[in-house]
Amino acid sequence: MSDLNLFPLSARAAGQAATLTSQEVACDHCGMFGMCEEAGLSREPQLLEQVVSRRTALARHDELFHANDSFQHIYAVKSGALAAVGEDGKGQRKVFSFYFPGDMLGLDAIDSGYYDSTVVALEKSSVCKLDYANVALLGEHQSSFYHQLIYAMSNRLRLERWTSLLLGTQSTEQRLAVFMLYLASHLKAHGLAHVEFRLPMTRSDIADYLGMAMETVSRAFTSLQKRGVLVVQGRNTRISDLEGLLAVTGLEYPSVSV
Amino acid sequence: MSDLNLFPLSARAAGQAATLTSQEVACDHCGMFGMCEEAGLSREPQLLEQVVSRRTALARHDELFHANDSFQHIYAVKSGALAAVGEDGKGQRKVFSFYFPGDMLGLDAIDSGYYDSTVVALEKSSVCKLDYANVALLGEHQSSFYHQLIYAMSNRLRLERWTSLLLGTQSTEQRLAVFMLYLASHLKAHGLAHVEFRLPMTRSDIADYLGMAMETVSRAFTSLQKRGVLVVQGRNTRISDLEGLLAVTGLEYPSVSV
DNA sequence: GTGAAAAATTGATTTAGGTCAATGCTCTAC
DNA sequence: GTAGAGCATTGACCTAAATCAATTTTTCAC
Repeated sequence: MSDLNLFPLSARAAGQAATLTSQEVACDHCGMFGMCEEAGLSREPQLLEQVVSRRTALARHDELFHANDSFQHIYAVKSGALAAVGEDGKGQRKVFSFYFPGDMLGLDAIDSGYYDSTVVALEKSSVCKLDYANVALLGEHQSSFYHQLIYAMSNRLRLERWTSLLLGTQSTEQRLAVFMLYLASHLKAHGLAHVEFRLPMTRSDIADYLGMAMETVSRAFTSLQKRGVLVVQGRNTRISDLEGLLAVTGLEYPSVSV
Repeated sequence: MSDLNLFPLSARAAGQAATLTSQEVACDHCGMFGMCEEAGLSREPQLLEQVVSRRTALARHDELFHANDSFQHIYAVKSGALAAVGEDGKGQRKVFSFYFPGDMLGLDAIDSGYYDSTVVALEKSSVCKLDYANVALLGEHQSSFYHQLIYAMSNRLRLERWTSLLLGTQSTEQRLAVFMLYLASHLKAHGLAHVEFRLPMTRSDIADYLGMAMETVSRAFTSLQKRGVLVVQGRNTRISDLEGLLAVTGLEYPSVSV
């Protein structure tokens, strides 16, 4: 675990922390990679063109799709960060999930035929999109494509368990700690900087995701910093003591892999 | 909505409420139905035999599989109820999800190759199991089988969003109300009694699922009963005012469909 | 059916975290 | 650069829910 304390506490100016925006996942770290491969990315690029559109650019606050839009595309995040948002009845905003480079979104709409939440870009982002209706064009590649899709969906289901653990944990400090670990392990899994990074979302976004008050998020950050497990400077964040952070959450090691 | 107030408040003795155990889903209400069909249930029963084993019986507290067991089967619940449980570090028990008749489980292990939580029967239950390795035997049926599997997984992903909403809602009374609606809509979707039913899980199970104290679950039940939206008698439960229950949660109508 | 164990309820007390409010910081547009 | 808006932090206060504890009810094994 010693390889995680890469940056001495005061070495980097906070402003220099890598933003998610600046980090684009290469295809081989993208959730859709297997599917692109199977669809003939290398072998038949012109076939792929009909199915996958690469790098659609989004500005901050742009909507990728809106709740109740009918399902057409599966997306993969290349760079930036997005959030699925909705209302929980009395106009209370609720963030269902965040999407980072390498993540796929829209998978939950295949069956129902419509997207059930609105997805917005939290910062300048780019996505690849796959036209699900055109998958039929893949011909012989089709069934191995589905095979890859099943893996991707299974993986996503497993990831949702994290969320369950995240939201079900009682103490707010623990919840935020689990959230930070979730972020870090995710970024690492996709080959991005995962020790020091800039949060793309506001404190309110985190609050609406974790089901707590924005002020509490702020206090929890302060408190984790006082414990010495995190260095927080606005949105610039560094995990300074991973084991300490794990200890706060009470999580087991192997289940995390940061 | 008037069709929901089927049972006048004092008409039925609590003990006569239908238990989940007594309610078995027919194949056409089972999450695996499409897959069984595609695999040739009606057309080639002997082929199906090699892939699907029907009705494995489980007693209360029996484990279907244990965390870290290697993945082999996808299961579908025929009757009864099960729960995926884990530890959140310091021995604190955590319930990740409940599974009811019609639900599939094990989907999240396809990709990783191992189950990441332990699944136990909460009461006498029975499951069908599908040997994933033998799916290859389906031959020509294979790709349409995968197609159905993708629908099932997509549907499950959408369902997980409920969970997110469930756990992220602040007030404990609201959380429990959403939980009851989730149960009811699920039971209804699979053609089971959904107004009056017997909870298969303990208050502690619910508490460990919703991330609150067992005593708080008990108090929240009492409080919902005082509001007149629920009639609770131990584990026997009846939704006596669905609109009222919806009002407590603040949820929108169309998103629920109980 | 009976007794023991497990589960559920209820009460009293304490504490975590929500709410209200004031102030400080930092991006962005000009 | 400067102004303004949006975002973040901190404090004071108070409510909701955790904890501790005692009692009752239900369930299960014999």
